[in-house]
Amino acid sequence: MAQAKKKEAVIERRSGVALWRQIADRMRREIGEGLLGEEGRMPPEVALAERFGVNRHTVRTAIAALVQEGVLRAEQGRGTFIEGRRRLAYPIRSRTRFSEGLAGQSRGLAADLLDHAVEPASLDVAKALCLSPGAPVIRLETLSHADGRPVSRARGWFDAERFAGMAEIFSRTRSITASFRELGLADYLRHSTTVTARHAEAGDLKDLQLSPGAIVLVTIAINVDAQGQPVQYSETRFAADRIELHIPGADETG
Amino acid sequence: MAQAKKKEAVIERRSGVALWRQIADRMRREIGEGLLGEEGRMPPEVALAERFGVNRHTVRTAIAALVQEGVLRAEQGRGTFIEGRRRLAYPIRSRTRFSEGLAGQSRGLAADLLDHAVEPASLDVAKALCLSPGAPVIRLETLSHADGRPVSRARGWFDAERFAGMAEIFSRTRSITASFRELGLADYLRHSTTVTARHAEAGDLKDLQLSPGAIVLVTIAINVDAQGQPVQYSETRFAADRIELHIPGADETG
DNA sequence: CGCTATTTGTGCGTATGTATC
DNA sequence: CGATACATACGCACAAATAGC
Repeated sequence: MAQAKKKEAVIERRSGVALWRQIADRMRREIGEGLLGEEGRMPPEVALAERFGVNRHTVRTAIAALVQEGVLRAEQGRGTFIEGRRRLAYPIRSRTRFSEGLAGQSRGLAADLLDHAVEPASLDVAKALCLSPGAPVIRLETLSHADGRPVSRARGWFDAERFAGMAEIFSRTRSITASFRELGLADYLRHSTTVTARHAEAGDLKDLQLSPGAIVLVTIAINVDAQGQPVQYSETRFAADRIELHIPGADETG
Repeated sequence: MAQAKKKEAVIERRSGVALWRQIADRMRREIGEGLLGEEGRMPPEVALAERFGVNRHTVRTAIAALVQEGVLRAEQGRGTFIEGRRRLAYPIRSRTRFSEGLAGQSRGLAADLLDHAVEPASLDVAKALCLSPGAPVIRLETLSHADGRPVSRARGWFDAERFAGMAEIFSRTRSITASFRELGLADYLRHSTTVTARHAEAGDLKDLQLSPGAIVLVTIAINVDAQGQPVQYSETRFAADRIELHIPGADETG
């Protein structure tokens, strides 16, 4: 295989995605994996342009997008530097707790209550919580930050009868675990987790401060009490470029 | 009954992503979630164009992309119909086995060996397998199908000394579990799994028959033998629109 | 059979965005 | 910065296939 000056065939034309956006997406990923940028310094624009087989203007457009995102910082006359931080590892285990899981990896953990309502349970929610369809459930919409950046957007449902006042308590405690405790539930376990990935929707783009085309990791989780009774059904969207999910085996379950 | 419906502001212009691609991505997702298409039949093109606030041509371009992907099927004079199948659930548990996990959900499970080599272990691989950096390891590149569609592309590393002949045996057995057994390893356990998501790269786009902009779920896994000694380090890319990962809790571990 | 309504397929002109030089 | 080429998106018109009356 002769590789004299083989351009990397990773950037596709006529794909419906502008070259600058493909390059921006790729650079964001490689920066996140530590493959691009030595000691926080990006290669010069002409080198990047040659590598991707595009004009320097196109690379500049991609860099401008990443500067806008906060991934890069360009300094005239000096170069372009990486601003981004590492990806946080979110552990999924039997006792999955948001702040415990990220504690030690980041500072400034916080969860904000964006919205809440009492509504009749949909088929999915009713099935997950073992309630009758239409039974009243509390829905909490929350946004979580770590290191000052939004990392996840969650929608959780709770039995309105058993956990009356959940929204008010959560807005004060800012913690599901603490809210459960106030409501008399000392402990709960993760029953199951389903993971998918998709493009972020408009609302999540805004809340999670993502750019169009960004990816969210979606977890659908059911938590149960010590008797195995479901207490929470939730859908959480994680910014895929800021979070990775970690599933420990039986031997390293903490 | 042309009722002036409110345009959904989900399609963004000047975002660097073509309208037809945004529409295709959104339709693919809604079809997967059952939100679009009643009884396998899509709304007519003019209705979709009105809903997304674009020209009918633009919707047609999006539909053409999904037809190319195998998600839709268009019949002149009749309509456009959904071809897609449900998303398969891939369980991640202590004894994670590819074919066992998908058995019962799909037919025609098969794994092809695309490439293999013996190479010196990189830092990551050496660390994961508890070997010295540069120690010889076997690398297997595999592609797995279910229901006649490619679902995952994996890269696995094995200690070349302990598992000599792995590539030849795998190309015959087409199963990691069976290959391990032939090499004297009767059982192995999943030590840890890390899940991320990103845009598919050019090679995966081709192998997994995806369209540009498609998403892959990436799992980084370590398997260990009964003594806790690592036997396999692997990176698997799953087509995110065909697979979801399922992590059972302690009570439903199978 | 023809007629009509519906729906997908095609052609063409034009304006704008993207990328190169 | 302008000139050029191509992709994208729109608007309109019409052809082709299907289905129901």
